[in-house]
Amino acid sequence: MAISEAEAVVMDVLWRAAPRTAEEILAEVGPAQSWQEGTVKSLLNRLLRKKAVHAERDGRRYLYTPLLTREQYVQQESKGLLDRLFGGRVAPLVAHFSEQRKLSKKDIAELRKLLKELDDEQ
Amino acid sequence: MAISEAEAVVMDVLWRAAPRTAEEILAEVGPAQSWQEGTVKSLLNRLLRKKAVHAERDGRRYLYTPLLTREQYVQQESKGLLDRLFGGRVAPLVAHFSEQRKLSKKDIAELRKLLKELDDEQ
DNA sequence: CGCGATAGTTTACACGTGTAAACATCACGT
DNA sequence: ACGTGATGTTTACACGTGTAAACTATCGCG
Repeated sequence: MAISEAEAVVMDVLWRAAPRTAEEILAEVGPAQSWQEGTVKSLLNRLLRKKAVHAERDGRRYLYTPLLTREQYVQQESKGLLDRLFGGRVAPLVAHFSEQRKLSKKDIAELRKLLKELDDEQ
Repeated sequence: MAISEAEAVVMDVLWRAAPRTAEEILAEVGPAQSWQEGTVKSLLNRLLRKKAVHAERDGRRYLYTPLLTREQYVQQESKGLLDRLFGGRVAPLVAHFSEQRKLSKKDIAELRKLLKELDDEQ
């Protein structure tokens, strides 16, 4: 089953560095999210059930490691959106942002570079 | 409140042509989705509560018109994804698809054209 | 004028999600 | 050996969602 938004926040911590204990995760995410301890633990358990993380005992606690990679997650999420809204193609999406004037100079520069590179590797 | 995926399917019908009756919507979407009549009616009611569509009486039935535009919806959805996964910037998203080899020749051609146009309008 | 077809409104129900509190377990220090 | 603090596990609960069935109102036909 797909992982939810709150669950993804926990995954994000693990993607930045793993393995981690529940306590460390709470410390990193609690303040910003104003989550209580129980919340993080619930989310970790759901992620375990979904096989998105692995837990290895370390004395009295567990060390959590991501099984689902960030790449996989990003892939699923963005493909979903692309398919639902842009017929599965990237150009229309970029066009959309372009029309909305949501392309920064930096974006444009990077896109140019990207296309150039695609060119070079023929 | 945000509209859900099933609700978006109904909106899609209305975005293609409006106003429409519940019956017409069912006819267009029922087969593909294998939805029953009640399902479409529930979704329409939720969309009404969310002020995403407007209903105008026409004899014994209603004609439904979208209030939320497709542009607005696409904007919300794609901005959400972009912010959550790519730091709110477009180039990293395109880079992601590029790495995954998900850019078709057509995509690349269109992106080139797009950048060129951005150039032209200085 | 009453009945059936037609359209809309209300209610239902299981499941996921956000958010935790309550409960269980167990290693340590006294 | 026992209480206490640290951890993890179970249970809870309201709300949204997918999916409809049940109910209600109404118009036109016989």
